[in-house]
Amino acid sequence: MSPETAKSQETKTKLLEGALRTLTEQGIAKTSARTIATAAGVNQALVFYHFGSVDELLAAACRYGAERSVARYRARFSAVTSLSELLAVGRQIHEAEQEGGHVALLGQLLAGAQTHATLGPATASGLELWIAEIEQVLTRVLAGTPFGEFTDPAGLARAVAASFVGIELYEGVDAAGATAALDALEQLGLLVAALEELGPVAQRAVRHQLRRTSRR
Amino acid sequence: MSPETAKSQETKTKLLEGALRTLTEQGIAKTSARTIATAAGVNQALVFYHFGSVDELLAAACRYGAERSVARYRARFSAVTSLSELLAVGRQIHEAEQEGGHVALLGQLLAGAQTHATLGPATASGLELWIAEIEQVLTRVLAGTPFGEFTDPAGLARAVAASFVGIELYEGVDAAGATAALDALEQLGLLVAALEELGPVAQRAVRHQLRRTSRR
DNA sequence: GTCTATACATGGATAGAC
DNA sequence: GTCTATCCATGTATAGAC
Repeated sequence: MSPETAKSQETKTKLLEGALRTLTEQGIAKTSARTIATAAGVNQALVFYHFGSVDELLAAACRYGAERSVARYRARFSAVTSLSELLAVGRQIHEAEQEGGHVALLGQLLAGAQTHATLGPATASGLELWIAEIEQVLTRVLAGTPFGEFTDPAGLARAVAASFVGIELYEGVDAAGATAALDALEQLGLLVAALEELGPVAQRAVRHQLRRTSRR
Repeated sequence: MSPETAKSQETKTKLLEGALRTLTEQGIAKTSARTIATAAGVNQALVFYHFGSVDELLAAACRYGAERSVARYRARFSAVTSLSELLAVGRQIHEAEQEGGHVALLGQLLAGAQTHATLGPATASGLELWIAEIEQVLTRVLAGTPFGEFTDPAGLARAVAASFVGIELYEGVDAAGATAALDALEQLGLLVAALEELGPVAQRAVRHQLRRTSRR
């Protein structure tokens, strides 16, 4: 597609950053070769020279951005030992990334993926990076709870990641509502955390009830 | 903006339907006066005659579509008496509306709202219709559970609605993943439902633990 | 490798005929 | 009310100069 010299890499990076900025600041609808090139401070034609098409640039930017964002939180994820801690980390990520819009970015890409065929797989694999982190944590954390055997970490991780993106998008149109939503989830997390700390008798009762119910 | 004759209403409706179809089938990025008019089978200039601008048409379409979708499920929502039933209804809605893409539509609008200033409030009020239904159900249902006093129905309703939109968007890039996510949530719902059916002693233990934890 | 110039398509919006 | 014609901005993509 293009050689691998130092200068080439530099403009490629500029374009990737420009694509991310345009996507977060202007949304998928206003993202074009021109707007990206302007944000990147390079010529519009270079989009096609280096990436072939706008879609492919966006796909590359998705991978690039997701990898960087996830890496930033990998250490914090691996330190999590309980559900309520996981929620706290989620809240931290929300507050830190919201400004940069790095999560709503995935929302923009998900919306764009509907038409731009190239974007679908790229967005999926970008999300997959987040999902993998969350899944690891959930597997580790749920093992020690009364409901470890009744939950599916892989599915839950997907639900958590997708929900997070949804709430991030929602924040764009109703900031107060999004805050209320996150508060409510946090409360819910505390509630589940409380179950982790039940006495042995009560835990056994809960577990027993779960077995009965899940058999239906 | 335009008179209220029968014929006027008819083309307005055509445009609204066309806008919804274009939005769901092509996404916000490919939605334009021309594509909408083609889908509606009317002339492109009528978008501006009847609605002033594309954005205003989209805003109107959002209200129109959300109202119709919510109305379709209002009866079913009001019949819900437990959390697991609520989840089941959610699953039904997912399956029924997925084909028509009426939920991912809200995702497209949320994505578009980032730039199109007019869209923000309209999308928010469209989502609000869903939220209101869910909130009513949650308030009713949670009252009868051990954790009714520890949860915030308004916030939870917002979390549920936004999450649903996120999962719906996610489905577009990874159908299997979205199914796994919904399955996991359903399992989680059964788990919570099980807590509703605990014996009085265990319930008291749970409630006690919740009070202790939430005091921190 | 990068830029300028340029082609051609698509989109927003209006004027004027019917 | 609706359609045709039209203007102009924006977008994708390529050719060719430097």
